[in-house]
Amino acid sequence: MDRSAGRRCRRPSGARYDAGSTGDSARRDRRRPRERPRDRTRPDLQQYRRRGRLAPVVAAVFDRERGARVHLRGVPNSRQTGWNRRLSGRDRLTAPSEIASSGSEDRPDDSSGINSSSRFSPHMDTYDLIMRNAEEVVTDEEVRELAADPAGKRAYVGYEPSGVLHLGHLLTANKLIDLQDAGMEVVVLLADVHAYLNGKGSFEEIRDTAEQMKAQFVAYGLDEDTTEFVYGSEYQLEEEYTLDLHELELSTTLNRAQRAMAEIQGGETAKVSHVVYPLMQCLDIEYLDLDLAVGGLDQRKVHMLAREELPELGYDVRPALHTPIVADLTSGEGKMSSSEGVTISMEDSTAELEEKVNSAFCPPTRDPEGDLENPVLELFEYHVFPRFEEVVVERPEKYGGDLTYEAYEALAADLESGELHPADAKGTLATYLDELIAPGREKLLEIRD
RNA sequence: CCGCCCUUAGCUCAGACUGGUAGAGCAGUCGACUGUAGAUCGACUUGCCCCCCGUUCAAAUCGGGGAGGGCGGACCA
Repeated sequence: MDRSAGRRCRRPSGARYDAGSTGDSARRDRRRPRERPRDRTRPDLQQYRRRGRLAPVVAAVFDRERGARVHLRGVPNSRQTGWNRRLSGRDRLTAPSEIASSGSEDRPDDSSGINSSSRFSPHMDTYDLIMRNAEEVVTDEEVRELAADPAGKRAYVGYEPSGVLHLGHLLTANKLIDLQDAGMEVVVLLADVHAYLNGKGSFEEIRDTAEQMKAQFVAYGLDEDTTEFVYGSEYQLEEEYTLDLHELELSTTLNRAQRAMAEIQGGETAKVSHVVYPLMQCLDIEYLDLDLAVGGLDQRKVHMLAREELPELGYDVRPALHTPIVADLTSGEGKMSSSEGVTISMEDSTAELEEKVNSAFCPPTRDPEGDLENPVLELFEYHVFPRFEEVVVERPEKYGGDLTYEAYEALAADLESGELHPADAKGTLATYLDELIAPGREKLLEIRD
């Protein structure tokens, strides 16, 4: 499905960025010396300022006066000089002793301000929160290490820009929100170059859809202040990146790269761009200075490739976290994707959403026969319960009156036992999904005016 | 550069030799049955037959040209 075609937004590109920039506007005009060291790895600070966006955190220091951890933002130099990654985001310039001396309740993730609207139960510990609804993690030990000291650690998901978010996007977005709640920094890569390589249109078109996508993510609940949105083109066209890319090309077989390409155009034979694509994904993990790569299970092969190849270039291996792929709504099999089958997206009206949920495959079991899944339960588990404290099933007296659930397990068990009828489950699912979708839907309408 | 194969319904393909303006399976839609969906049963829909030119009363079908896709050869050796 060609989402980018025929959708053109009249706004001059870039205009949005000026709107919400925070205090940088005064500095933005000040001209910096034209010549810069040629060996920069990362996008230069100027670029971030020009776009009114926060630069990556390069260090976190403990500010005694405020009694809090403070993130220093900036742009690291190349990995040979200046900041190296050991000194940047991941590293604790905050000595544990300093934190301890600042007062017992002053936990680092509280003071970072990220955690203000926590949506997870206070009993859940960081590791459990990170692992919630994760299908797989590579490796568990590495993730436990992250969980032990999540503050300032950086996680990302890369999205190929599409005009409309659907539940597949939101699944990983939920995980990002979890990670923010756990105290990590979250980077959303708006992978415009990848989209281009995948034939999604001109850079201009892709840029437009990327902006729409970003707006919808923010509407959905990724806080704009604590989430770093990065366009791939901001750094993926730089010389050093390109040279690293070529080095990867040199050491990766066609076969391997092709198998790592998750976004396959069904049945079509791969273009050269399609094998470059996953290699760039590998490099992104390094160049965005990440500590954790997040993606759907379909990203598994890329992440494994990255783990194998990054050390060859002299970079660290990062852990990966994979969310499940939700089954197709109508059949309960395979995966629900935007290109095939029924998908719920932010484009859906309440009525459309209800109709889709209503026609979903939903046997009164949590474990249907064969390889099938129960997509209705999956949506409750992956989309509803992570974002709502409790779920109320409104039921006529005739069928036993309302039911209230605080956890997915209880709801699934009731469906299994027959206490909860699938039709009632669907009704409430539609209601809650609609609530999740609503802000994004409004944003979309606003954008398209 | 040369050669071979492919292009028909949303998908996978039959039909071409022996011209008479299209078929199957799957998918989809609508009913029936279930307090959901599925399964099952019943009904229904779907087409620039890749494009252009020619032959013919008549072309998806034959001839010529072209486009797109796949594969191989050659060059490198």
